[in-house]
Amino acid sequence: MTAAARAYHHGDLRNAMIVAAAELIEESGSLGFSMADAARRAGVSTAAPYRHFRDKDALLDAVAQLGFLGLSESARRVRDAEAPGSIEAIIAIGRNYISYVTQKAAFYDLMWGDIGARTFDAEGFDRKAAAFFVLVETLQAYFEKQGMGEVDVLDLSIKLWALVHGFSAIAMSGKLPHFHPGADVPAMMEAATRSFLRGVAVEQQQTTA
Amino acid sequence: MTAAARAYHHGDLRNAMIVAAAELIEESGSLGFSMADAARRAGVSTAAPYRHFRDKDALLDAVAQLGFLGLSESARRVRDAEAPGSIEAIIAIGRNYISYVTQKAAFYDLMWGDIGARTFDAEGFDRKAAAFFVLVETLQAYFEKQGMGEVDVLDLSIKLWALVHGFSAIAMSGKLPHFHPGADVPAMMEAATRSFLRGVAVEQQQTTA
DNA sequence: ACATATATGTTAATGTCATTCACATACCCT
DNA sequence: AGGGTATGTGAATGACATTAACATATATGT
Repeated sequence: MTAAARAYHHGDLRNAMIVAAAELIEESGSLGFSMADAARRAGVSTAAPYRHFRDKDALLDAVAQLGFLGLSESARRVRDAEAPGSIEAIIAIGRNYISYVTQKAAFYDLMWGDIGARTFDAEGFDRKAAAFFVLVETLQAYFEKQGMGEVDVLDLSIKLWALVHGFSAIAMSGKLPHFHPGADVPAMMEAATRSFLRGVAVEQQQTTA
Repeated sequence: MTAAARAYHHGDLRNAMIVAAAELIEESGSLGFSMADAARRAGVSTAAPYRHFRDKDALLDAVAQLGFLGLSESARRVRDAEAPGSIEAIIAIGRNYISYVTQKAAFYDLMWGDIGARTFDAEGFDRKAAAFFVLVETLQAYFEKQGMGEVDVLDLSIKLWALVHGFSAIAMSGKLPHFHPGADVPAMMEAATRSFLRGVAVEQQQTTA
């Protein structure tokens, strides 16, 4: 490829746009994001991106895909750093979730906002839901080790997901200091997770007894 | 006021704009909402609303205020329909939260999105946080009735808030059926709340014993 | 090699929006 | 009545999303 060729044909505009969009959203939030800005950052005309993305939402969806991928990969990583079947493995996934969406605030909106929801179709399901299944596996291992193989792991996974997600939302909204100055969100999530699992264990004992 | 007067001076444009905005957001979501649309619905020029709202965000914030007000009022109402100090009163608040934000999806984004967070200043705190304090009161009554007056009610309120909010977010995203077809979100929230409170009670017994 | 189809860019529209400015009209107080 | 203030209007401005018509590079088949 000649220099002139590179000047005209970008060569990898699709990825360049995703990177530019991710950067811009990281800097200024997903609300004010504009296709034109991203195109400028990628060094192309404002019309060029439309060769690669149907519209703005399609680009944002691609950025969200990156977010889902990073989330599931980091979940697996922190989980595998703990003892298999330990409660610490479960908590590590929760801490990672909070830290991931808090630091990558940009992705959060995309994952949970209108766009994320709208594009959550059967096709992209596996990629987007991968992180959830890491949690399911981990809970499964935990309950088996506890001799509680008969619990409904999927049901409990959703409940824990809700709990952790709720803490993330609260942390991200920035509202918590108003209610509880000096609150430590990850620590509260960990304590709540332990309380919840303890309650589940007690209920399970009562059922089988 | 003459008919001509009414034709020129709207008379109550501020409120009319809030209503129009709420309706439009109800119909088409907060993402595509435009000031111009709301002005058209209110029957005025696109510039008129700027006499009453600094900018679009100020209007959306006013709409969000309505949402917070409705939430705390309904929370109090459903709570008062249950026996004071009962676990059912706590659960009623949770069910109301889920149902409120699910049905008024419009408000949800405003309350939890960028706009809601940005405008959550000290000044409007009491109005916006009223619903949370209904929960705190209710938990306080519950633990006193349980003879557990020494628990940290504020801490537990935030944990329950996170749990309920997480279920709401999951319910609203529309993703749950992908993971758990036929799942009943309020029922799961109720079960999770009971498990959590049971775990807290057990931990409390162990501490004091 | 070469011609040509295809992919990927550009520039120049169009229509919408948020916001502001200069101007017009109604309301209120004395 | 008359002047000040509140609230509207219409016309600008500048950004944006998206599309259309056109240009150039790349790939492919002969």
